[in-house]
Amino acid sequence: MTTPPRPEGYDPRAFEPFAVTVDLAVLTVRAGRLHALLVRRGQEPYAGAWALPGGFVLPHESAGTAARRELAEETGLSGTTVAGLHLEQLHTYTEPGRDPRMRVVSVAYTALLPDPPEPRGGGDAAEARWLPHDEVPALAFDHDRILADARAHVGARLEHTCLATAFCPPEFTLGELRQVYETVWGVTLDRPNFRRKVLTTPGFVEPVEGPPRRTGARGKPAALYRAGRATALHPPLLRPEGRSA
Amino acid sequence: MTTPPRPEGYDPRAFEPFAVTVDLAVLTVRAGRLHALLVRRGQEPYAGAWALPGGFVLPHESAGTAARRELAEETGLSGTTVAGLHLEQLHTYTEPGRDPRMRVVSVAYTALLPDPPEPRGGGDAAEARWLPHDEVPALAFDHDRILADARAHVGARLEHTCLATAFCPPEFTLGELRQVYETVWGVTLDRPNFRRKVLTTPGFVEPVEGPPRRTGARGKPAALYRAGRATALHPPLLRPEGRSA
DNA sequence: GCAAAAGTGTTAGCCTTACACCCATGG
DNA sequence: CCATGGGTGTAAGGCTAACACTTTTGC
Repeated sequence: MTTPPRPEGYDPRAFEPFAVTVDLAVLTVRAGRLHALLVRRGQEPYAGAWALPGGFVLPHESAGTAARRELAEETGLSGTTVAGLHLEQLHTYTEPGRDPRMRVVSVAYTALLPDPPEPRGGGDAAEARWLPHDEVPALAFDHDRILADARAHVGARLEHTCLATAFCPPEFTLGELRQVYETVWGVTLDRPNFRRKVLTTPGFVEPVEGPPRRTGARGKPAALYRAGRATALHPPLLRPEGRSA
Repeated sequence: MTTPPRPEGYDPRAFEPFAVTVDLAVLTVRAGRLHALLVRRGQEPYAGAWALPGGFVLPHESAGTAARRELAEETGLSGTTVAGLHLEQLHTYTEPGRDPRMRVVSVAYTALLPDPPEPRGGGDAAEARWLPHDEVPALAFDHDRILADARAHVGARLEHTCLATAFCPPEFTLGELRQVYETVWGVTLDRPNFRRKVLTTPGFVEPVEGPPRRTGARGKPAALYRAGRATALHPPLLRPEGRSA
């Protein structure tokens, strides 16, 4: 904002006010499929329809704070889960008419989680569930578009950032990390090449000291790694046949 | 937004309303230096201080529409100039207290222009000017941060998109395009390699048919190009020693 | 033993980098 | 004729892509 170009007799309370909300596209990788966290609406409009979790920003809150609060309220995810998740502002949706009730501007966030416990409904959400990304029905409001934008955004950021570790538990194998890429991008990657790329990128991952090893299912046990301190990837890890941002 | 979690007795008009504004980080390359379009505030708070152009979103507008309107009002740039510029949503700033008067949520945009005419003040802006990026004084509100974010964002997007052509006139030489990169990144690029990279990227630029040639200053006349239809760059054009997003 | 996944090695090819060199123009 | 920028060529090196092969586990 700059100089308040108050139109004739402008008074903040005279206009129909803007409501400011947050919407969350919460994504996880579970069983090799990308899942989104959705809630079933308990009220009109769109009562009974699936929607992204979210809600109003309160007067004292920043949008980021509101995002974490709403997520905890509506999905019953634990405080530590919500406190630790990776939140990233995605886009702000401002079209008049996107909410039939009133003028609503929504700040959308993407959030990434390692495979988490089943959520439960709460707050105004009648129900909360993980749905496989390719089985998501039509959503309320413009949430279809927000979810699509979120998926595209995450896919693009996997190329240039260490974001993928946000989908993994604190200690993970390179196979798990690779599966994040494969799931989000919908491709298969060459295991040896992926391994080299990740290990030669300083700060992407760091080995867990005590050489304990963990088994995925069957097959050779894999070494464990933690997320490193790096945040950007140079050079990037481009997806095959890639298109990006 | 999702289920409206109306706190007890919630009524949109009962809360102190949120104001929604847009702020614009308008950048151009002029004389080999990155410039930002700034306005001098005519009113309190921060009267007399430099700030980004911007203003309130009106009830019937989307934020993008408001951005173009405010830019035309405050800087006197022509309608065609404003209509044609490349606008990109950057980030939304929501911290309580970022405006001392009231709760203001601001949707920030970056806009890129080819070297344009000098703007004039208008609307609520006492004065509008291009300032070299490294001579920008402390700005009103949190506009310093917005401008810094915009510069970082543009620099990163030059690597992966055809955004650089937005800084160029409809027909331009490869030297002009290269200068955009060099100016924004603050590096010098190898001319032959830059040329090859641009020309071998399908859809980045296309040659202007009639082999007219234009002289920059002295030196051999250069061939002219138009922006192509491509929007993404694959593979990317990474900045040397690069760091990015 | 066989399937599955981890881990190591190797090679060909692409792309970038660095730099040499010629061309066209203005002073 | 020289400085300046456009345009072409080329060789070295880094990185990726593709694939062969060994290791270690569960069944």
